Amino acid sequence: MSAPKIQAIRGVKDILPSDIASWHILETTARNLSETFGYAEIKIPIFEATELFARSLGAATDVVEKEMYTFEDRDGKLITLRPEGTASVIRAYIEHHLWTESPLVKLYYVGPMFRHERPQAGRFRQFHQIGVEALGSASPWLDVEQLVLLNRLFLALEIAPTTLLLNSLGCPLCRPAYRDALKAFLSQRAENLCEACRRRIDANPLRVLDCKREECRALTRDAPVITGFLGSECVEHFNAVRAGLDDVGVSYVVEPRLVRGLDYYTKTAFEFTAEGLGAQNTIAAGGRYDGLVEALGGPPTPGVGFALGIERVVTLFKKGAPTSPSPDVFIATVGESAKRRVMGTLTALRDAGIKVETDYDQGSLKSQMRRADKLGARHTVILGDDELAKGLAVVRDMATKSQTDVALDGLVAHLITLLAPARRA
RNA sequence: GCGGGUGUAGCUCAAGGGUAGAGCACUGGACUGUGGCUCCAGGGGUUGGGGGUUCGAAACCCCUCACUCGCCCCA
Repeated sequence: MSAPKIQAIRGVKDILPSDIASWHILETTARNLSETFGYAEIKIPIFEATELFARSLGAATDVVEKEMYTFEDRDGKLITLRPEGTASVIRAYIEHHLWTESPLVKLYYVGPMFRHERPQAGRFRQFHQIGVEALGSASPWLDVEQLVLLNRLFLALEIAPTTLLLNSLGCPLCRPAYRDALKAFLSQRAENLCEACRRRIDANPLRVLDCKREECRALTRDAPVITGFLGSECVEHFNAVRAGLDDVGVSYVVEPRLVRGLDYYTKTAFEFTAEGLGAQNTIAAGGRYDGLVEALGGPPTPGVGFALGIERVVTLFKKGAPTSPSPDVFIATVGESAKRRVMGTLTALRDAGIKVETDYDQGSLKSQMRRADKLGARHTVILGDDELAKGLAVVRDMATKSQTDVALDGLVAHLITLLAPARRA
């Protein structure tokens, strides 16, 4: 009776049937849209060699330093539960020489990710992402295309309002100069920055711009901005993305402080945010990563991609979707011989594609009727000893309350014709 | 890893030292084999766990666990 209860691991959630409809709507909408935009699904492994993530995300990244679920395999090799999907997609791209199939490869994936963080609103240790990646083209049109895809997804789901934040992080050619300038600026004001930011000056100066403390924000208000340091190629790219968005009519806010947490991003960086999610208000984020494929051992290949947090988007669904499917027919039974007959009848109806339920424990007829009503059954078949003796069953229309006697032999056929009009609709 | 908040019935929550309650849900009855509405009744709790204070603790104190929100960081 009182065996120790086992709970789900911290930060890991069950997605119960009452929530599943929103998940389905989001997933199917995203899949359809992705395919309309020319992206094909790829299924990537849940775990990979630890090395893959260390190299792709950046060894000094928080994710790699302290958030990965890493364990030793039986042969001693280090394995990590994937904290994100891009690394795997690129690994697969390289491993299967996907560039030989087409100069441009457009992929999407759906599935769980794992990060050992402290859970809070909108943040879990196992969470789910839908990710999209385009490999093989440096065209800003792809950046635009993916932003349009996200924009259309949120429109279709009626998630409003969302804000698109856009920035350019430059490339290995122009970023160092900016980094130095920013460092110099911050160092002069170090004593007035918060403790965390003082540490960041050397470790990751861009992050200081992201600090939420008012004092830090005030101090960095006129800090040098990346856009002032971009080389001509990066400027052109950034302008092209903005022009593309303008052409399509997708609005955005240029946010020079927008910084991505993972090292591999270049040029375009973006983030969609929404209200009503608590502190974690980013619902999708991504950008360009032109050096990543090469860094992982592939041919020099530009790429763009984003990931969307399913849990976060799902919580924005205000519309209550129907939870469990209502049966077409409910079978109520009275008496022993009727009870013995149920399984056969259930099976015959199900073979005909009719959704049937029954009360397996055969409560009182009243409670069975109540259950039929609660489940939303359109018809209830009453199988009682009295009817069986006469070779009949009673079919009750739950809405009109009208009942008809039906011969047992013809019961399935009768129900099929009864339900036919609705199934066509 | 660091802070704040909360743990009472399946769910949402009352009771702020003196007999653990309500609503919803569930089961049964009124209606002996017929759903929704109404009314009545019933089942269900070591008040997260452990220790302490007290004649007496759900309540006060300590520890612990869980959940939750936030920081760091991220989807």
